[in-house]
Amino acid sequence: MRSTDENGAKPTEASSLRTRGMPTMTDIGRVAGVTASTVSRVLNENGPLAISAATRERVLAAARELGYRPNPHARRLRGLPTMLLGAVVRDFSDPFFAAAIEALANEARAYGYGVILGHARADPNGPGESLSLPVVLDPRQTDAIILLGDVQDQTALSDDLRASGVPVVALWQGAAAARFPTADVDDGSGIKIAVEHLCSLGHRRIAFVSARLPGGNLRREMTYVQTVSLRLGGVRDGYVQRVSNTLAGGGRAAASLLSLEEPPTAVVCSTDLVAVGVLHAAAEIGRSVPRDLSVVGFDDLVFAAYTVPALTTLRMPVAEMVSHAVAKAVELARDPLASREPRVTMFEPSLVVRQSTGRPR
Amino acid sequence: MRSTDENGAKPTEASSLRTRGMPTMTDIGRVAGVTASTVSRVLNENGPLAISAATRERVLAAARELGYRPNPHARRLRGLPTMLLGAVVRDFSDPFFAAAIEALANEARAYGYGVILGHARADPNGPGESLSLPVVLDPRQTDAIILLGDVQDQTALSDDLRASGVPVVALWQGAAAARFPTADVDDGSGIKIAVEHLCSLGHRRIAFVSARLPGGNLRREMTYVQTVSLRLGGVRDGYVQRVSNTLAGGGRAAASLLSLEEPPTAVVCSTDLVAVGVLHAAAEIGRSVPRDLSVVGFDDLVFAAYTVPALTTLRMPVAEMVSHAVAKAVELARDPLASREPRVTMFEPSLVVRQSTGRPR
DNA sequence: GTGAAAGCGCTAACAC
DNA sequence: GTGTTAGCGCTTTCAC
Repeated sequence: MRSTDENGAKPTEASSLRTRGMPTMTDIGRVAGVTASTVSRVLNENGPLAISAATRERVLAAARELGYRPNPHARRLRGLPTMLLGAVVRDFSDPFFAAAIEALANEARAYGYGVILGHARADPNGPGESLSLPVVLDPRQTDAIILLGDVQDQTALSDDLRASGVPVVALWQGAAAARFPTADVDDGSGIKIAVEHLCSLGHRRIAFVSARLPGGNLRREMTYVQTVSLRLGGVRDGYVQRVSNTLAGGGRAAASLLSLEEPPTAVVCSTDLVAVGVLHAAAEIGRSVPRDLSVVGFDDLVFAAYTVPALTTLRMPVAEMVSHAVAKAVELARDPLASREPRVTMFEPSLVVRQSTGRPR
Repeated sequence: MRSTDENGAKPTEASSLRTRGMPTMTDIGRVAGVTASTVSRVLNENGPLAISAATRERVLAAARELGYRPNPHARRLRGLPTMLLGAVVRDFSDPFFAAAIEALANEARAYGYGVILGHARADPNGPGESLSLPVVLDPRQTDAIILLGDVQDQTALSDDLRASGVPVVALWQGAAAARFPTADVDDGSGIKIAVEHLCSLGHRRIAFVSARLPGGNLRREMTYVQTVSLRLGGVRDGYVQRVSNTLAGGGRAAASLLSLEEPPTAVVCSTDLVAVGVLHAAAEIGRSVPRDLSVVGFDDLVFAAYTVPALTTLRMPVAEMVSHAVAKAVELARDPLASREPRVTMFEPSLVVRQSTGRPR
């Protein structure tokens, strides 16, 4: 009845579609002369493993010969793990998250897990639309879910997640109160380093481009305000530009900044994405970086080292953070009793000085 | 141990882990006063739908109330679709594919499908290592698989894919002989347009940066050689730079090119990634683009419009191509009899002229 | 118009 | 040591 019908039985159409021609434990059993349960015992080598070496060998041989792979749905139906991690990404179009997803897929594979993609972007048409979990990702498909990016505005999602009982680990939740174990970067520390760097170069007129993130995290902007107030006695009018987190947004911010009566000599950007936009716009307007304007980014995207001029930025330890998150997710997936305490693990960004910053004229 | 145990029955421990507290058809039946089979009939509204309006309503109400979602594994075990598309990406670290994956996830969701990530990168340690399908993605997890990027060198994978019987659709297979329905871009046409563009600006010394892709697709390079031979009487020594498809690779190519005795006045790059590297390196060496060197890319990545200067490039119709591929994949997933003929659908790239090309001095 | 029962592939008690 | 059996949640004959 399977496609492996050496028995000559007339195969039915349906089963081949169902199983994609893959052998089952019963098939192995037939070849090895045992029942499916023996096959199961051999293959899982758990329980009181009282299996004779002889049958063991025969089963293993048959399994190898037939190219057996356990049916994931049957296993899952019995309550065994899917070996799949769900990744819910706040904003897919952000290159930063694309890089993170790559790291995630690699890391997960190292633990033997696959990755299934969810999508937490609210419907751009329905303002404030809060997604519910089933729309984004069925929790039964995964052993654990990793949240990438701030989803604090998605309260329904967050609630569903808690209710579903799936282990959840979060990355880059920003200012949101942690509801899950979280790995985050010290935004404040990063911005402080950036401002100090510019001050030490002699800048006094330092502006800020605040990329409006879906989650509404303003910690970077707040730290800028604090630090500049302390170091330079206050924030000048028009020196905080809030724009969308896009290349175009950065461009608009730069245009506004450079047309001020007293334009800044330096600008800190809350993301590399807007920083690249700033670089581009400055060049178009005919200003030279860093001579007329120093620019600092945040994230250290792959492209940051190859802009013109190369971007000084805060390196985000993406690989380490993702690795941490995956390790925790796997721990929770394996051990239902592991602590789900919403502890936040902080990672420090580090300044990478390139060519986009220099002394003011 | 369902969370909806108003019946007060002593819940068993196991089921909550298994079902994540989700209601089953039996639960709905209990509330609506019918059996699971009736619930199934109502919810699937297929078969001879001889259901009284009254029970129909009660079942629907109960389902809504309990927040019922069918268990995907149980359905799959019965041979029903998983509503999951597998995406096998050749090279995740390539920003081009990151963008494609985003488009893919969106498009798939529009059809009600989720996306599960495979990874076809051969082990960097074992040279020529050819992956087998089970390692990359279990075909039973998906209703169809989409291949992104040239995997012609992965013969084992390709064979497994055919043998497994899963519908497969390919994108950007390059020069490989199509084994599956494929959407591809007309590489030759694109390069020809780029060279013509530069010729019409008056360039006679046009070089080429050939990004070595994992699949080994050389069609872009070949077309450059042909076109330049025809239009300019031959390919000059050192004018074809083969480098890795990275920003750094582009940088190295530019350095070599610009240190030639007779350096080119223009360069066509086989990808935007290397083109950005060229832009960066040219600036570092102190050459001005496009005054000293015109640069053309291929792909039109998001960043291309925001380089300094903005990159002239060939726009890849990513969204259209992905949309086409997903539509075909869904068709094959739904209808096992749909044609799997390995037809290649060609898409035309279009030139986007920005600031990185101009007349030679 | 609805219920009972079988079975998808697998695992885990419980036989013997 | 190994077979038998029940059941995960669902669909689908087959009864009545």
